[in-house]
This record gives sequence, structure tokens and C-alpha cells, in this order.
Amino acid sequence: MIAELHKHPTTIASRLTEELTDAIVTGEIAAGEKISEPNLANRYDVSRGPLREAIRRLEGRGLVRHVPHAGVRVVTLGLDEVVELYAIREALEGMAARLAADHMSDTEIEAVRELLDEHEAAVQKSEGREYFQQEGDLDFHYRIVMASGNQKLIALLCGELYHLVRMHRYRSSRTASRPQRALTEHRRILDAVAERDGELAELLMRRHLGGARQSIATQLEKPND
Amino acid sequence: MIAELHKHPTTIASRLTEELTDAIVTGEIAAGEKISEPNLANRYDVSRGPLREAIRRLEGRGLVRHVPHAGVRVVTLGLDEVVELYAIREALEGMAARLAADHMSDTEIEAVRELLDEHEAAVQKSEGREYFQQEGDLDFHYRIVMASGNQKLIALLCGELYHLVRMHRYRSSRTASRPQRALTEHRRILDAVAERDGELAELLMRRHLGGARQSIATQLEKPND
DNA sequence: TGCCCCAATATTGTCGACAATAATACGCGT
DNA sequence: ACGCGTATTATTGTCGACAATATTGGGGCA
Repeated sequence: MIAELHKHPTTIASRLTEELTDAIVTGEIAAGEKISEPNLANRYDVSRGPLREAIRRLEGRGLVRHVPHAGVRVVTLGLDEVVELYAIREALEGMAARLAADHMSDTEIEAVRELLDEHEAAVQKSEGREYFQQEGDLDFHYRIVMASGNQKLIALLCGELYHLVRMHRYRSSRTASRPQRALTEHRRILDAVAERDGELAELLMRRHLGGARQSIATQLEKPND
Repeated sequence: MIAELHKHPTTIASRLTEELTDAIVTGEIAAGEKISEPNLANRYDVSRGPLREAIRRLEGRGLVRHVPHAGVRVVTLGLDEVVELYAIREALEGMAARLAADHMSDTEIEAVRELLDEHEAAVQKSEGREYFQQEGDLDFHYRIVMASGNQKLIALLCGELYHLVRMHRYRSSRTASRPQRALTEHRRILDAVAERDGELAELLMRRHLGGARQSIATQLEKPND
């Protein structure tokens, strides 16, 4: 988010798309909230034209739901839907890990290793600061997916699904992060990638995400809160 | 496409989205072609406003690619990209088949069985009419995915990926359809679903799609055409 | 009193015109 | 004659106003 002071003369609709995406993910615009076009238009000081185009893109990212002549609402993202999301991550990122074992360069592997070291330090220092760990978790997954080499897969995960994952994390912040355990699993996955063992990498990634999914599914059972 | 004479007062942008999707998929609008807004606007006799919104949605479906201030182009869909696509289908539809084994109702299973019978008859009667078989193939996959019960999965496959698959099929029509073999594999998958054997259903689906992927990947090697 | 129909209001959908950027073509200089 | 800078043109991006639809509130009737 530090960039964008590049030279590229970006368009209002593009800028709005990112701003609104961030606003929805962080909860600045509440889940389930009805989006009023005139409202948002002068809130972001833009015309309705670019705003509507940005909204159409949010629609494609699955962040809002649109019904003709009735407006758009931010998705609610119930726990069951998050479970669905994690099931898909299991399949897709398992595949990504397998491919990454073949495509990831040695230097990139080393870079991710250092990234995990930073996460380790961050976790040990600030015990309760789960927020950073959460974002750090996605950082790792992001790297693995990028290394898969499958462009469509990258677009799917980074362009749509990860936004929803982040959205869920901002909502239920204190839910079973278990940073130490996650970190260990990340290291194991990376080790498998480094050894070019795609099968193992996939297995470990699926287990990693499957565990997270079950953890969420468990909360779903409980009356909770 | 027979519908739409329902009562629902649909919007121009929505109608355009479907029309343009179909036009791109069938090749009426050529792959790689630059889309001119004024051109298409009076070609479909609409204003540029709804047209732009429809284009944004096509963008989300991965059918066109947009660069600011330079317009949008229809995606090219090289063979390597199709291979990427099938790799994703392998992961996602494998998962769908496993879930379908748990969720598909007996009556729905029977319905799909009849669908396959129709396909069988169609294949045997009109030998060379591959087109129908191609669409029929997606019909089967569509049913399995719908039965998975995972809404996000359904949206991903039916809302984005299948359009691209159909697009590829319209381009390279006569490429190794092997309808008889595909039909047999479909039956085996459905049998596994009927026996509630999710693991086997997933395995068979992955093999089914993996075979198709390798078939395409082979064409990729050859100098071809 | 409660329900239904109708009018008033607000919001979404659509349009045509204007502004900004990129592509093109022409002319000038070397 | 060739290349480059500039003017022209066309296309994309943006805006404000109008039309169509849904929602809300009020009034009448059973």
C-alpha cells in the first residue's frame, strides 16, 4: 500500500476498487451492510460512474452481492461459508505446494526461509500480537502460490479467495491462531519444497489447511460467543 | 437461452453480460480482438454505460483483459493456459466429486444416469457430431459440481472456469474428444458417487480430467496444425 | 383495528456530453 | 529520404441529468 505514487496515471475506478476492497476487508464497511451509491459517492468524493464500475469488480471478487434494482450488499461470510472457503483452499493450495516444489528457485526458497525466521521472531517477541501473525501467515501462503507458476491459480487465490480469508480474519481476530504450531507446519512445508518432494508438500499443505478448517468448523458447532 | 421471457425485468447490463459472454465463448468475437466501446455500443444498440459495466463483469470472469487507457482485449487462451485450467479443474472437480458422493440425492443420481443414457444415444447415432458431446460432457460435470453443495466451489467453476473451457472447445473443435471413452469414465464416476465412495469418485474424476489435460499438453508439444 | 392499495420518495439504471489520455498522421529538420 | 517532434484524431475515463424501478408512508375500506 506504500506504492501507487508510481508514475502510472491510474484511473479513479481502479483506485476505488482497491480502496473499497480494503475498506470491506478491514470491516470499515460492515459485513451485510447495504451499499448506497450516492452515499459512498460523496463519501469518497467521486462520481457514481467510476463507483459503479468499482462495485462490479468487487462483485467479481465475491466481496459484494448484487441484485438488480435493489442494490448491493457486502457479503456476510458466515462460518459455514468460511469452511467452504477453506475446503477450496485445501484443494487449490495443496496443488500449489506440489507445483512449487518443482518451480520454486533456491534463492526464493531461502528468501521464504528468512521470512519465516522473521515471523518466528515476531511471534516470540510480541506474544499476543496475533494480528501480525495472521497477516504473516498469508504472506507465506502467498509465496507458495506465486511459486506454483500456474497463472490462473495465482489469479484465483490472490485475486479473490485471499480477500475473503483476510475479511474473515479481521472479523474474528482472536480465533485460535496457534501461531507457534502454524509456524512449525510452514517450515515443514517449505522443507518438503526444498527437497523437491511435491507429494509431501501437498500432503502437508492439505493437512495444514484441513486443521484450520476443522478448527473453524468446531466453532461452528458451539453455540459460541 | 430460451428463457428470459420470464417476468423479471432484467437490466441491460445483465443482458449484455450474458450476450457478450456467449459471443466471446462461441468465437463470434474473436480471441485476442480489441474491444472498441463505441463499436460494440451501436452494434448491440446500447449506451456505453451498461456496456462498460458488462465488460467489468467479463473481466471478473476472466474472458477479457483490461489495461487502463488502452482498452480491453479478449483473452487469447493459448494451449499452455488451457493446461493450467485443466490442472485447476483436476483439483477442484476432484473435490466436487468427493463431496457429491456425500450430498447427491438418489433421485438426482438417477437423473444423471438418464442424462448419460441420452448422451450415449446421441453419440451412437450421430457419429461425427462432436459438438453435442462436448456440451454434454460439461453437462455431466455441471451436475456433479452442483451436487457438491459447496456454493463457493459452484460459483468458481460454473461462473468462471467453465466459460473458458467452453471457449477453448469452440476454438479447437475436432481435438480428441473420444466420446465413447469419456462416457465410460463418466459412468464410473457416477457409480462411485452412487456407492457413496467419495475417495474413489475423486480419484476417477482426477484421472478423467488428468487424461484430458495430458491429451492437450501433447498437442502443445507438436508443431501442429 | 387491521389489511390492502395507492401515492410519494429514494435509489438504481441509463443516457448523452465533456475531459483526459493514448494512438495516429503529418510536416519539419537534418 | 529518414527520423523525430508535434498536431490531430480517436478512444477511454468521468461527470451530471433523466428515466425506471423498488421501497416507504399514508389513507381508505372491509
